[in-house]
Amino acid sequence: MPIPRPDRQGDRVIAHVDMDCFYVQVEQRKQPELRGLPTAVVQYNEWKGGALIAVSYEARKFGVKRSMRGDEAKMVCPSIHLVQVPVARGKADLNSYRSAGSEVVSILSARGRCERASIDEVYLDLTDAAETMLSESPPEAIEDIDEEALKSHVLGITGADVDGLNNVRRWLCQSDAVHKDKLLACGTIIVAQLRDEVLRKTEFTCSAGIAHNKMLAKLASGMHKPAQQTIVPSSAVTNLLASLPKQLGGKLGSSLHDDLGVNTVGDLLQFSEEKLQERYGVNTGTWLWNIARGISGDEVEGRILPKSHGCGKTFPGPRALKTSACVEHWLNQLCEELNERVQSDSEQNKRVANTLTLHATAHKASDIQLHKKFPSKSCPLRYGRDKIQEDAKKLFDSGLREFLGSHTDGWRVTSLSVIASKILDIPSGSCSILKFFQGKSQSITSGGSLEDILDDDPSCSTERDDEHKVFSYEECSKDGGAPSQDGLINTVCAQKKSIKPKEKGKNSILKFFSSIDAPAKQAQNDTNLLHLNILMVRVPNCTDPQGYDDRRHYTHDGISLRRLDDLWTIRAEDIDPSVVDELPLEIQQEVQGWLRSSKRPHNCTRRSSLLNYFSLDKPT
DNA sequence: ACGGGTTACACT
DNA sequence: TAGTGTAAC
Repeated sequence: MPIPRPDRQGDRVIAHVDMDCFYVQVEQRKQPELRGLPTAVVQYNEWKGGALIAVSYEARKFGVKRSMRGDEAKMVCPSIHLVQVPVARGKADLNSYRSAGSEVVSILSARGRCERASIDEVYLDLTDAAETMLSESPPEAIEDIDEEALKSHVLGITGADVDGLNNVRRWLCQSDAVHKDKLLACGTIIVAQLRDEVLRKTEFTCSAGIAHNKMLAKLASGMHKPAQQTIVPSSAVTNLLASLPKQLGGKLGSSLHDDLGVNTVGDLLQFSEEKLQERYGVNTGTWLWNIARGISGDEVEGRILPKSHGCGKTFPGPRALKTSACVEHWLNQLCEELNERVQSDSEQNKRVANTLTLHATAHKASDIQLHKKFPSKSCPLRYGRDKIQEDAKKLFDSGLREFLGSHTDGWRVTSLSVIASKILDIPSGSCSILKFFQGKSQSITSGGSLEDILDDDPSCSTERDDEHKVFSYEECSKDGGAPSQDGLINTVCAQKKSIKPKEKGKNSILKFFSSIDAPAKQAQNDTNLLHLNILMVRVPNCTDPQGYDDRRHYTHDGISLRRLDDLWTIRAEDIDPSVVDELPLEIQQEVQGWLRSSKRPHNCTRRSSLLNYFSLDKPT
């Protein structure tokens, strides 16, 4: 990991905010009579009372643990209230928790860069806000400091005090403190305010850690729960890490134990960076060395939306799926939910998922052990419930064939999941194709035919094939082409045999894609009249955030026009290979490359003309 | 028969 | 790359 801002390594103000037993709080807000009572959230309850996924602090006092089943919790805490996770389509429905998480994020993201680390955790980079506060109204100038801030736990503060708050007050207001500590003091106040605002606006409590980097902030947020905050001045770091009795977890943890006899973070200190690198590689090695010293350069990523959406369900033991009809049924349920989620994501956040992945675990009836793993499979994601279901089924079938090999007799599937990933922003220049044509004439809305309008378009050439009247636009401009606002659309080529000399100008389709920004809500029946024969290549510009310089990286990516509500694109896998022959020679080779690199989930037997993709059914 | 369902990321 | 594995909540 490169260290991003060497100048600001140890004096950033980073907060980690962690919601207290979040699912429980969400349910308690729904049912306020449960507040203050021992409560747990369980998922399903047919088997041993369901699995606990969140436990209130009242219930924890009874010894209720997250790893228990509902029945077990009832044993140790007979008065516990068990609330079930909502179920939709036969599976757990976490949407209420997701949106509750979003409520919180929208409050927490107000004062600095915000990273949504999980459904109930965020990191904040409050450096700038703290600097501002320090110069404009430092803590020492504030008369009545927020009580929530005074209740903070500042690691390393010594000396007893009558009410316990004065020490904190003194620390916050130290005028002779080093700059770093003053910044942390400002961070303390800011976070206290934020947590207070979260409580007022959402009724949720949370805990927080405030430190100079993510790792320490995270460590601190868990130290005093619930509803408290902990500050880690850099002077406290050494003691903090040394005092951690915690075994290092995970595979890496046990490997450290086995190889070097390292059990705790403190044990790591004795090893040189080179030694650690030699065992665990340069990356992990330096990482370990730094972690042992409380150093972490990880930036708070400005990301409040998830990078992927997944839906899964397990089918343990006797519930395992044994027929493809069963698999198909559950796949359909999962895909239906996934479709809803990607659909609303695209509407709310103007972005699209590009990859569909299927995951499964399965066992063969024959050899009880040595079960080969079910391979995960992925393909381009096409929007629309039916398409997602269709593709997921194909992915499963292909995975199953590979899994089974020769003997196809018996199998059991014990888990299924579908994931939508590679989510990219919709370039702001993209917009409804209808809007484009509406821009040319009012007659669409007043009943006029699209066909008439297209006929009038000088940059459009017309011809007929067996079934359609085809309107073609041509705009071939590699690299030199007018870039859209975001630089995303660099090349558009359209084609069907002979084409009129292109007329660049205000009516070109390229212009359309780069200029129109308002989505056309009123998608009408007109859409099935559109039979444009267009190939379009979306190439992100060179300064794109992912940092690729080589444009070829993108040529696999979004090709052509696929329709998604207010965005139309067609992707390589949707292109009928036969039309490629008709492309200008200089582009043919390139397009062939894209086609090769783009996998379809099925045998390429379907005769899918490019034309068809402009007359798809509307998304409900 | 597994804490389940999700997410993210490093590695190859 | 697509696919695997690990880890965390």
